[in-house]
Amino acid sequence: MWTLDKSLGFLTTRTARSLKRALDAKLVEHGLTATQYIVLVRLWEEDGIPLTQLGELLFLDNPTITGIADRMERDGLLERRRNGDDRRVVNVYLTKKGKDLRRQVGTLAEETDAEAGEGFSESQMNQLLEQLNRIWKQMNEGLG
Amino acid sequence: MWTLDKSLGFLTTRTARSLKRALDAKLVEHGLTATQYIVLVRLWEEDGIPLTQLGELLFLDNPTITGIADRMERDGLLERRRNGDDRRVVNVYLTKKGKDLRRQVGTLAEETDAEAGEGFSESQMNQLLEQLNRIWKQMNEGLG
DNA sequence: CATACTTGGTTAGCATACGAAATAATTGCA
DNA sequence: TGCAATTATTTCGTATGCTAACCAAGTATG
Repeated sequence: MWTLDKSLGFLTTRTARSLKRALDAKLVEHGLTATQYIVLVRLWEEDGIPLTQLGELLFLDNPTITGIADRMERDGLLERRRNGDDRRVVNVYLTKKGKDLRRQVGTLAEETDAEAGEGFSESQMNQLLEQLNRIWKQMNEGLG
Repeated sequence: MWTLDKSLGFLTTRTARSLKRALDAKLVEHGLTATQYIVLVRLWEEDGIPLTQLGELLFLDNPTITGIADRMERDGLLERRRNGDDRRVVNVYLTKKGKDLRRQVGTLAEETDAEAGEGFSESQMNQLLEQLNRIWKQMNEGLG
C-alpha cells in the first residue's frame, strides 16, 4: 500500500530540504542563501550569460530568477547589463565581490554533498545521481 | 571535478521540484497545493493530531505548518481545536469537506510517483527510496 | 507557593517559487 | 515599410519555508 513514507515525491522533497538547510547553515555567515550560492557556482563556471538562460540552467522560472538576481544585485554580487545586439536580453555579470567570494565559499556545497553521502560508495552515489537525473528528465521531456 | 550537474544537493532539489510541479498541476483544479495535499494524506491516515506533531511528521517547522493550517482552515478543509488536557496544544481535525476530498484526489500523489518512476524496477525504486531515507536520516541524526 | 525554565503555537520579516498578465524590444511577413 | 506575432524580462499575487522574537500554559525547583 502507498504511504507517505514510501512516496518518491515526499522523500525527495524531504531530502532536498535537509540538504538545503545544511548548506544554508554554512552560508549564513557569508550573507548567502543556498539558491544564491548555486547562481554563483554557475556564474563562476561561465560569466555574462542571459538571465533567462541562467534560470533554465538552474531549473528556475523567469519570475524566480528575476527576484534572486534583484537581491544579489542589491547585495553587490552581480550586475545586469543590457545586451547590445538584442536589447531585450539582460546579461548577468559577477562583480569583483561576487568573484572573490569563490575563495571563501567555493567548496561549501561540495562539502555538504560529501557529508550527506558519507558511507556511500562512489558507484552507489553515481547510481543515485543517475537515477535522480533520469526521473527529472522523464518528468520534463518534451519541454526543452 | 565537482560541478552542479553532479551535485547531490542540486539534483535532489531539481527532482523534488519537478515532482512538486507535476502534483501541483493535477491538484490545481481541486484548489489544493502539493503541500496541502500531504497534510491531507497524513490526516486521512490519522485525524486529530497536535499541530506541531503534524509538522514534525512532514518535516515542516512550526511557523510553516501554522501558515499552511491557516490557509487550509480558511478554505474549510480542517479545524483547530484546543486540547482540553493541555491547553497549549492545538489538535487538527479534518472537516467533512477535507475528508470527502479523499475520494476525488486520494490517489494523485501515488499516480505522480508512478509516472516519475516509470521504467524503474520495483527493487530499483525501493533502493532509491532507501537511499533518500538514509541521507535524510544522516543529515538529521541527533535532532529527534 | 513563587520563580525559573520549557514547550506549543503564533507573528513578523525575509527569501524562494510558481502562474498569469504586462512591458519592451525584435522579428516576420504581407 | 508597417504592423502582427514572438521573445526576454518584469510585475503582481499567492504559497511555502526559514529564523527570531514572542505569548501563554505547563513543569520543576527552591
